[in-house]
Amino acid sequence: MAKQQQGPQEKSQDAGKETITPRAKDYAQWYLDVVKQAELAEHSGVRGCMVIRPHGYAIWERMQRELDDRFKATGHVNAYFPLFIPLSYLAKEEQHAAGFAKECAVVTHHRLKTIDGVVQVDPESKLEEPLIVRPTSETVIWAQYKNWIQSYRDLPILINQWANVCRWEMRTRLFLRTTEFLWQEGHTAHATEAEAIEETHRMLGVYADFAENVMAVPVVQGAKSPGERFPGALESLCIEAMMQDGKALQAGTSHYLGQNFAKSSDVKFLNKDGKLEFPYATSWGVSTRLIGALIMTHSDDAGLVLPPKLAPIQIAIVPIYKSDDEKAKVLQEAEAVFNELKGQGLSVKLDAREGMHPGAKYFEWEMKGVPVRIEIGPKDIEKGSLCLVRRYVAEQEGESEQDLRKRKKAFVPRGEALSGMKALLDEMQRQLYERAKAARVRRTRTIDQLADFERFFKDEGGGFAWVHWAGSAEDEDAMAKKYETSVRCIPLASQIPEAARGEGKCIYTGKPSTQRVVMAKSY
RNA sequence: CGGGGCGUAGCUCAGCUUGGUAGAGCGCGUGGUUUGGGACCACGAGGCCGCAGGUUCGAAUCCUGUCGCCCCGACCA
Repeated sequence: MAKQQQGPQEKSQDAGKETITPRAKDYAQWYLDVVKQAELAEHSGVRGCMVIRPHGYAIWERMQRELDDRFKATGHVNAYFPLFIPLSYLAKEEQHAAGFAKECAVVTHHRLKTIDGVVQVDPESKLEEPLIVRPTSETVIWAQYKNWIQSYRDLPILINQWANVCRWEMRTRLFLRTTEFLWQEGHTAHATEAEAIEETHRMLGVYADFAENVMAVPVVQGAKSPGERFPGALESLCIEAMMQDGKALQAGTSHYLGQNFAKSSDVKFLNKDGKLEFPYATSWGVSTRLIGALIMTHSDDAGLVLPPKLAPIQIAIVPIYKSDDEKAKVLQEAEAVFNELKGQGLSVKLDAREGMHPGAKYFEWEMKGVPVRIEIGPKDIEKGSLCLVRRYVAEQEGESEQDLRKRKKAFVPRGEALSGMKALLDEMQRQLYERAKAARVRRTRTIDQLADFERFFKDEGGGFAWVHWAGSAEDEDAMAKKYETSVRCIPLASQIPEAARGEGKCIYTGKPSTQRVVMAKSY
């Protein structure tokens, strides 16, 4: 009894409230909390596999739409190839097979049987040849291209597919790395090397444009070091984004595959001179990992923050009323506002749920990252104004929670609020990008001395370090062991800031170096 | 594949040390009062305690086995 008195179950003040761990306390936990509380995704009963919930999937659908439009605009068409890849196909390209060997799901049987009351794999249904669940589709696609390509007139082939793939990773994280994930993979075939390389760069550009202008995520475009290249590629280009914790996240890749896959699949075409040649290939992809990038770039301790261009709901309308009389009036106005905004082509949600206090709705929509909330109550109707609340505003130093909340809120004359909504959303989109870019600048250094490098990553929180590099793969490994950093990319010339141009000496080996690379810790 | 943790109500967990037949909070349903930043009251529904053996008169609890998931490391979009 005395024992009981000593340790009463302390009731948390937040009991029952869904809470998010602050970023400063535990960034990894914060990420998991946001994913869960914003109802983006959750763990399934299957190891390493997630369920993407409607709100998360809606974001993916918007990404798909934006990307797909860009693929079409650059001349690509969609198609679909099989989930299963015969082992012999995958094995055709040696480097490729070796690269994926350790993470393949393998189908070996095709039937179940009830034996002693237990449903199990029928041992007699063993496949002659095992099937690999695609980790990527180069080999199945090129097996088909063999039939489609005979002449230079058949080229280029510019195909994309939206699909799921499976990579049996040891360690998984929601969106960032799961056993099964959704993505798109472009696979093109060209008559000349120059054209294929151009394509590789073009699609990297598409990704960069999408990341910066739609996701509002600034990226560095560059090439992977040989050790980080896609298995089977001659060159892998990538876009690298910086997350709020200073770590780099590869957000998209575009590979120049040369003639490797054409050769291994024995695909040849007759050129204008009547000579047989192997076509040149590219492949490029982005995945649901982008949702992870989105979260870790913009979101805050109150939950998800979405750029208007990707927000499944751009505006949430919350009606406020007491009496039935008020309720009728308020709902009428709320519906009118809803229809007017919808008529502008905006994505609006009228949250008329009953028995839920307005405050609870505010929290929910904030958690889910809705850019703008409109509160409509009797007072607003009386004044002919709307209460607009932004999900985020440009930061000010040393601002209190109260002041920040106040600053997000604005009472705007009705007509002005409605006619200015698009502009407001555009402005918020721009602000998000600027904020992310400023955050990256704050954590970016041009570094020449190893001691400074060490201090940057060990004491100053780290970020992107622009350093001269002329080391070998072994040197890179050694750096990784010591500082947990790696060469994230060798930036394209256009990406190099003024201060980081010119030649120098490798930060690690001291050898002469022609350009700087971006080093960082990474996801 | 190593190291750790956890499987009890939809969720988070208590109960297990010292076996006696199932609990809390949240959520959910109904009714009422509420509603400008996470409402409250009343009543109610909801569990083969991961699974399989064993010990015992009796197992969520003890023993053995087994399955699954999560977290930390080695591999990766």
